[in-house]
Amino acid sequence: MRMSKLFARTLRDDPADAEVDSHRLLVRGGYLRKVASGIYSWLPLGYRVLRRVEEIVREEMDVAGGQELLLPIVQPLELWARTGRDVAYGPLMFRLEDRKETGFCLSPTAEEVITTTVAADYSSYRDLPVNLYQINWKYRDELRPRFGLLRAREFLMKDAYSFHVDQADLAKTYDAMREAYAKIFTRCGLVFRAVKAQSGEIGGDTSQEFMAVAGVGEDDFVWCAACDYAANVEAATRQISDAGRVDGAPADAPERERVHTPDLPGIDGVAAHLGMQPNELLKTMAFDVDGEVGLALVPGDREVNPTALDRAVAPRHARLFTDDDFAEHRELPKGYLGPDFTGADLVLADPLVRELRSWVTGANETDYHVKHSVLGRDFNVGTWADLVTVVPGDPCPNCGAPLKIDRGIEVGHVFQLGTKYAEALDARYTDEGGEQHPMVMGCYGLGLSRVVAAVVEEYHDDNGIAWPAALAPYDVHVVELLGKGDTTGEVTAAASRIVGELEAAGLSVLYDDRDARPGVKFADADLLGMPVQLTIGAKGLARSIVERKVRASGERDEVALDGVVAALTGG
RNA sequence: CGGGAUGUGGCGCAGUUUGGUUAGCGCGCAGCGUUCGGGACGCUGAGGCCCCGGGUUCAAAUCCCGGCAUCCCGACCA
Repeated sequence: MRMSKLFARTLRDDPADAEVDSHRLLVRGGYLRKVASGIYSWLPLGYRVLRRVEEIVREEMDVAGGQELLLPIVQPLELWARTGRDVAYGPLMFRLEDRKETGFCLSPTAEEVITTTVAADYSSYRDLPVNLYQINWKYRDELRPRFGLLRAREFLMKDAYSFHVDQADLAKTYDAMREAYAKIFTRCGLVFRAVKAQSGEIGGDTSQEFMAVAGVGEDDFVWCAACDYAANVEAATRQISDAGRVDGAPADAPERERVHTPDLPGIDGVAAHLGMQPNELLKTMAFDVDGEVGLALVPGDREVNPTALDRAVAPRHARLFTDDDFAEHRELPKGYLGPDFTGADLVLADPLVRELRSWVTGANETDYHVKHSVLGRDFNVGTWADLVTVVPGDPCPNCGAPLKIDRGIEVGHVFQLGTKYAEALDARYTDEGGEQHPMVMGCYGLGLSRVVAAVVEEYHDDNGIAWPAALAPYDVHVVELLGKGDTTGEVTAAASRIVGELEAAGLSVLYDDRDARPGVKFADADLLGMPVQLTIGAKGLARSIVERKVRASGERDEVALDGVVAALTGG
């Protein structure tokens, strides 16, 4: 491809609205242009990268037994109503109406469509399993689109769905898909971890996220350096030890003492006021359990993990009080709640609450706290449960080693769905004995456009992008240097010949034939980031060589003019 | 949804506080010339509903009101 013809204009300045490196460099390099918030045009260079990711995904999905199909982006809302997800997704869905005012949405995912599609044609155990996937645009009207491709409202996703007779059969495909994901991300050059996850809107039991490790990621995940434990911070647990446990009320505990703490509804403020540490205060969080009021107790320096709280009350559902809830429950003094609040229907506490003999707690009265509250004497706990959000240094639930926390970009997510969708949408099969059962499903998402951004986050430097060979839009960037040294057209002739030879050898070549000064060409070559740059100029030709630079390492060497193809094809 | 900010040629910005001729600068773009191995220089030129709508005024990019868009922060931790 001749750069003089390529539809790509590089920008000298950073775009003002690009906050992260991937967004900034993809726009500067002419890979991407914004059309609206969270919506982008993929220019020729960018689209080539996206297609390369697509090909890798397609290859590995096919190896894993997937069959590619294409589902509609515009989907009837009525179908979503059958699973209740029109409500569950709420304003996250782009909605539209046709001329008859029938409701539709732009597909944020496709469980409903695929499940009804499979159910329409398959009804026997002999048909199963089947594993179907598509690579298609998805639409989510995010609360806050940001970071360019990392949280976009339109994004390219590979979504796969598998259907099985039972859980055991699902597990096989699930494992095969996990392996395929690992291969895909490895081929794309990403440093990633597979972490345990909560399933969120999709629903279901077991799920794992694939996180590309990156500082700009929006998700925290916990991992253990000593074993293979890794989990999304919401799903993470820790080893509960009985070390430091105090049972019953100590005989020598001082009496409770009420203290005035005006206008100090926060832990830190109260601790500072009393000259104590936050972990000497007991945090009492109100929550709703199907209409009942619960209290969750954790040390003042820890936070309640809403997901852990929800697990603790299963099969019921817990939701921490919001300001609105406090407004409805005037009897609960926000900021001054204590563990002995009489209006609570249940009291849960994290085992860490057993580790201190005496606590500062809220006095259940605005502007007052209480010192020397003792477990077993002044308050009691109904249920002990893991409630706190894991922090670095907590013991690994598998091996007890100190856990670490990192940030990541969620590039993939695999789920074992069970029969939720099959039941709601009537996807049943008949077994050998003539009995009917709902199909057991798995689903597997992978964000291709997000992979592109994650790769750029990992592969760039001050000068621009440095694509891994597997994703680069072109294999080689040929820079021809014109100027007064090239009065005879010798450089152009040599460059065109080399480009032709490289292309004949199967390499894709970006050929900078523009009438521009060398500095401009070098800067653009670094910005665009092809893995190998070949510089062809009069100086080199005089010695029958061209200059090679490896973009990622900056390494340079010289290649004999008649050995260029051999040098670049390793032959 | 709450808070903050911004909206001026393709890109990055100044001008707005204190209203006043033809609205500026850098990059980019076009032409000519000199240059030519890490973002050259000179001359000439094209390109602007100053986000949109209403209002105030003799006069609005500038003041007022209302929209829209974009970006950032936050959106339960008591």
